[in-house]
Amino acid sequence: MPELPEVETVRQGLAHHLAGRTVVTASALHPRVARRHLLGGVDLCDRLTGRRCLSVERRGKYLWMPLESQDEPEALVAHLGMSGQFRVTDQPLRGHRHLRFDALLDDGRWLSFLDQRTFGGLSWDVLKPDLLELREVPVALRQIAPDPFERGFDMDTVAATIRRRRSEIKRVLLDQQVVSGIGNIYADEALWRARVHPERSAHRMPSKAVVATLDAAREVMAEALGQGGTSFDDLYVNVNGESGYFERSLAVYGRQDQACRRCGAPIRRLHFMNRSSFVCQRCQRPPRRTPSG
DNA sequence: ACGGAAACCTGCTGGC
DNA sequence: TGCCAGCAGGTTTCCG
Repeated sequence: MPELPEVETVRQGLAHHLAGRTVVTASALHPRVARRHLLGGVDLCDRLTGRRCLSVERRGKYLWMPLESQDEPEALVAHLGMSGQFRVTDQPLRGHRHLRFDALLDDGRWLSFLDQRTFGGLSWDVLKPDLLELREVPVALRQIAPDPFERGFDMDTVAATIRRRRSEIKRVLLDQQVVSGIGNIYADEALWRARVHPERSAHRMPSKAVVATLDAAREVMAEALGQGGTSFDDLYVNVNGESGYFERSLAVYGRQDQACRRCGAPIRRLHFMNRSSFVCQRCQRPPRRTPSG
């Protein structure tokens, strides 16, 4: 579900409620919530108890909360998966069907992690300096590329990396090791804005077209962030349980058979990696079928 | 290296 | 009403 604008909306909400707060108690309430933390949910909660949260950080679709530490800096790392959500409330959400983790904070409020499909999760990691970013990043996230809003995102470097790939451009845009934060919605929206067909070979795209696509991705994600993200249903809400409003601004995603907002031609749905791509057949010319070169 | 598919999950919708 | 197929914002892993 959540891509960069949704995760950033969550980050802002969490930062407001968590910065400076100390964890009084923490509970892992479902075996899958800490599956990426090899020592298990009990260990994760033990490490969290009594610790003070300094801030809430994000790279792409990942969040982390650096914790006050005497020696080695470390953080709670979170990924929302397809359906994860953080909530901050005055009362615990015990009894909620999808509650996977919660923590009592020193101001009496509760931090809860809800996740219908359990693809999201929490883990623990050590922080190391990131030279490009001038900040510390969890070790496990050093293989995740900077997102388009980070200091370390260099347009020319990323465009060159993309043009070295021989995959279809959409597949490359979704590769979090090339550029992070882009998911199925914003990839389709960016490609439509740049008039690029998702099946174009990245290798054969002019540098200018790749840069235009990345610019479009940054632009559409900035606009979506301004609307609080895209909510199709209550699987994506902010930390106060409120939906985002960008769905009404989507140009292609989910608009199969509807008219292109630019040229009026119908939006088509293509099958792609066990999911869907939405394109305007007229604005986004399909590539010629020739041997890749 | 690349493309395809399946796996990990729950839950909703639409067709019969 | 029930059942079943198909679908969903992500990531990982295997296979050819």
